[in-house]
Amino acid sequence: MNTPTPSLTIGTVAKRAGVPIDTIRYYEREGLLPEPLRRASGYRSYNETAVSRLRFIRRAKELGFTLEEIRDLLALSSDRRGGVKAVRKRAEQRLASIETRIAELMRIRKGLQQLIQACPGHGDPEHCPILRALADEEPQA
Amino acid sequence: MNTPTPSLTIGTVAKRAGVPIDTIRYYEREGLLPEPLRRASGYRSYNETAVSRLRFIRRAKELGFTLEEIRDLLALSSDRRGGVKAVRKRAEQRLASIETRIAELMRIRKGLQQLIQACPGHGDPEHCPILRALADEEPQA
DNA sequence: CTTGACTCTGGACCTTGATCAAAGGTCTAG
DNA sequence: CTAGACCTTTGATCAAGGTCCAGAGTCAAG
Repeated sequence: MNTPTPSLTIGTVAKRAGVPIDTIRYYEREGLLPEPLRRASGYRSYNETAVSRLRFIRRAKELGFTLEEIRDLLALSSDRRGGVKAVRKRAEQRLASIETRIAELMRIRKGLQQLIQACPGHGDPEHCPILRALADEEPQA
Repeated sequence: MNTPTPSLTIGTVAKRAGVPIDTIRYYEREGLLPEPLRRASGYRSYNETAVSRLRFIRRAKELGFTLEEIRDLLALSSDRRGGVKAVRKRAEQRLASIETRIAELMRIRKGLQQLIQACPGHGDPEHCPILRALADEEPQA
């Protein structure tokens, strides 16, 4: 509550948050970061809050949220009362879409496994089950 | 082996392969389809081979191959001797990367599940575990 | 004061996989 | 012959999430 967080330059913030400088400016343009104070010289002047916020964004990205969703989460997180419920809902939606994606990938994995298992790894491309599977005719419309 | 496959227009090929016309021209530009013969009028003139090839591409995409990889597969598939081995290798690599991605998503899913479970869905954002998890400090470097 | 590192803005450019538009030429059914 | 469907090209545009650059100004160390 004291030590009025010293002013950090964008480069320092970038290092501390583990994010490239250009990305910080990009996030600012995109409304994920508030416009920072400026020094007389025009340099952006940040405090620790900015670093935290960037880390928040980084983590949310790791959880598969899009920037759009993160913008949303950030807005919700400052909405005392009401916000928490919505935040949980977003997380649940995210979870559902991740589960869908996992299922999809598992289906693809199975297809590949079967093909690889059936492929001798040598011989004529005509007889390679991988190529055949890819090339096989479909019932004509 | 006979019936010298009648010349198909791009629109016909598109319908038969289930791919938009623009996409066919795009694939041609990108080297996934050979340049077709042309009629005197300049119209592209295809045969059934093109339809098969487009279906090949479609299937490979469904298996998660990128166009880049597909270009590669197509080249390999016409390399009698040697090709099959390389094709299987590509399929194995694809499988490995899909497995990596599945593992990643499962890790993310677990993280989200834990957060959702811990979140009461109401109250002060200060105490919402989802927001706290996203915002939490990292060990300082 | 000088040097070198840092920052500013604005806008161009990147990747992937298409998708669309404009302006014109061609083909086919009736 | 004509309408309408289909085809041609070039080039722009999209989504997402940045990345990079030039040219100019600023800051901190020595």
